[in-house]
Amino acid sequence: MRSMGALLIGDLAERARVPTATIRYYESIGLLKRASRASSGYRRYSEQTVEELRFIKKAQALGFSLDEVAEILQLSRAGKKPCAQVLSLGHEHLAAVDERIRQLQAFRNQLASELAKWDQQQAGVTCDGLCQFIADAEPSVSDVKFSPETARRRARSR
Amino acid sequence: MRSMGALLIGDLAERARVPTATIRYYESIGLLKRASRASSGYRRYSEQTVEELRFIKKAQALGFSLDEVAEILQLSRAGKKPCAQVLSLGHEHLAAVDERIRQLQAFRNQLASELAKWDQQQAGVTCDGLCQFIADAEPSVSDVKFSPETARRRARSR
DNA sequence: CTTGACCTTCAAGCCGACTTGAAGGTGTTC
DNA sequence: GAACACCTTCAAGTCGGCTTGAAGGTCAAG
Repeated sequence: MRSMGALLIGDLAERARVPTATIRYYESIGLLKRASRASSGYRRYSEQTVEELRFIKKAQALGFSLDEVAEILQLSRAGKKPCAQVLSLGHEHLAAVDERIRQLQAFRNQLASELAKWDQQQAGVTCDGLCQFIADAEPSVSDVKFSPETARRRARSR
Repeated sequence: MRSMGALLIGDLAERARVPTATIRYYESIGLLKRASRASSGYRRYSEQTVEELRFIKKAQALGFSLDEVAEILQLSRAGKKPCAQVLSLGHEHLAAVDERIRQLQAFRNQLASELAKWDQQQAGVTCDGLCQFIADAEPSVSDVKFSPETARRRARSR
């Protein structure tokens, strides 16, 4: 008989819709704090962890890296008044997100205008050698980087 | 004395602004065809390869994966006409990017409004347990997935 | 004839966020 | 007491797109 609110990892997984392996992984990288154990060695969780996992998923879904989420969670758990730091982290991230949106939009416009050009010419296209569409793309496209990884790393390196 | 137009890998790298290691890598994955060799074993390239590399960088900058670029190049070399495919691939990418921008903007707005709330309350906030910022986020966020990887895989799996 | 810049190959490492697998312990039910 | 689902740990694999390193060959200049 399970005492009230004591979830096994599988229950937690089901509640939060996250694979058990992922939960252990999160613990291993310090994202979740070490779970208390039953005498069997099984991890025991409370509803609070369900909430934490849901938060993690939210933050992730919105583009935060696990490192960033970890930072926020650390601060939150530190109890005292991490709020100021959370706040500044939030502002920092807002700036990063704005920058990322700006980049993506630049990329989008490039792509859209290339596509518009392509759509018009579509009639008499002969593709000998390289595809004309891409070959004819404005040289400036190469300057605009469409790279999620780059954006993430740039965000992290700040 | 170098015969006309015969570039060494370093020259090609400089011309196309791509590291030599990357050029070899591209050859290794079949993106570039195997270069002819001098008696020394050195790879020899022509201007055409400079063009191909520039093509690759453009396509990449337009959001195509190397696999997709490879596919396009294969078709081109086979004498077929990849343009229609490129076109549809391009539209697909555009849609994906638009979606991502939309999601990011939704997040930005949410983050901004959470931050605004936070900035106001600054005084009496007690961060017991989870940070308010965490707890207060709208549940709907977790439904929308912002995941560059997902987008890429979606593109690849088609 | 040596220096040093270039080239060669193959192997392994890196990033983030997991996933998978092997080998074994636990706990409930028939 | 056996079946079976669940739990444990640790190691290694995955993905894309490179980068880095080691160990060695080539070649023009001084």
